[in-house]
Amino acid sequence: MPSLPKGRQRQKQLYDAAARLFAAQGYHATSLRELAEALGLNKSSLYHYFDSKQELLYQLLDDYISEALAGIKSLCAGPRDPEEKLADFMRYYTRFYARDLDRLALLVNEVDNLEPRYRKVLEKKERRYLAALTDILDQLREQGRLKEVPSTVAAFAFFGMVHYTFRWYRPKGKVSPEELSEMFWEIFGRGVLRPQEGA
Amino acid sequence: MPSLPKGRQRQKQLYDAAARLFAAQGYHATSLRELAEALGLNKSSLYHYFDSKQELLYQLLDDYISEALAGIKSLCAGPRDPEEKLADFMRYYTRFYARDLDRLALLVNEVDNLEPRYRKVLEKKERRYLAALTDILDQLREQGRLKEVPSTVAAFAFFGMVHYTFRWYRPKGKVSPEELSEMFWEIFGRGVLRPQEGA
DNA sequence: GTCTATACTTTGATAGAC
DNA sequence: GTCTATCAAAGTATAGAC
Repeated sequence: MPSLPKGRQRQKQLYDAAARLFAAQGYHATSLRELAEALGLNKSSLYHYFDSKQELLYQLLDDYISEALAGIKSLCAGPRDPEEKLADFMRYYTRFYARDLDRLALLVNEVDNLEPRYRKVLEKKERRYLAALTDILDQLREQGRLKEVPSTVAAFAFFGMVHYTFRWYRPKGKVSPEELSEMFWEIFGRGVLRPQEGA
Repeated sequence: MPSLPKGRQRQKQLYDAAARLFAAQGYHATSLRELAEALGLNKSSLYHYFDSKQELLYQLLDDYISEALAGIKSLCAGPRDPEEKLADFMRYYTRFYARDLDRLALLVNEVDNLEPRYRKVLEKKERRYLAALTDILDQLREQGRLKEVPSTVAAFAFFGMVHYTFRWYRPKGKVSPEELSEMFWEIFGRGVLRPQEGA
């Protein structure tokens, strides 16, 4: 653990508290007064750390999305078997978000609350998630190993599964993030039904 | 089309406009002034139709959820084959929301913005969705036709797929709600991968 | 880096005339 | 059923002392 300089430490506390409050109550439903109280600060003092509430939200979201994207990039490189890539992608993606549901809730719910100039930057990065996944699916399709379902539908079906976890899943519960990621991969790849003899 | 009495017509217009605005911008980001303008009304006039903004949101959500629940109930009754029930449930559920994404966006995003006394009522009804689906899954499990995945995980994986559609799916696009419902059923039941000879 | 004080805007909501 | 007028509260943000 490299210890942060004191100024940065405070900033990290602030970001963490903001993420927690925004995730639990929503961006608009959380006032800066509330955030300041959570930190034991006066509300005016917050403006030492950011220029506006909008910019604060943007900083949070951009950090998260960039981190996830960096992890995905390395998975997709190289000429490995596409089914292995797909499995890795889905396991990584599921675990990444299952471990920090606050981040997930923010990314799923609050991007819309950004002004266009901020939002456009993030949406561009989100499209790179999507492209990474559809590319793998298209590789599988070329090899005749994917069913006749559009790649975008399949990709969004998966993103839906994962992005919805913040509404019900709890990483400390009976199912660990690792187990969850295996279950999602099994469901997405082979379905929940046990193959029947006669079929 | 039975024509509504004039008072009720106005009320329906108001509900529709509110649903559209809340879905597009979010509950907190939409002011009553904005809603009044969309209807060509003075903002004070709105209070003839509801007592508070909270109550307006609650009325909208309760209408939607009750309608969906009524449809599901009839599907689940009777001693039919559980796999057929499952397919019917998923087709019905997917089409219901794929046809009206504004409703879906509201139900997924805005329930949290209700005061506890309102929210609790809706969450109770939502749990009945979930119970209806897990019951069917458990019936399949008893017959050895479901894989070793917890019913709640499977159920939420499906809800995730469907509930996320409001972020990307457009019913007027290349894939109709009917086609989408078939695709989701195929993915959820049998997966996206084509079964291989050697496996 | 944190505070006090305050400016400015918008919001949800009410009272009462027509 | 719709309007005008008005209110209190809460919101974001700024200026300037320490």
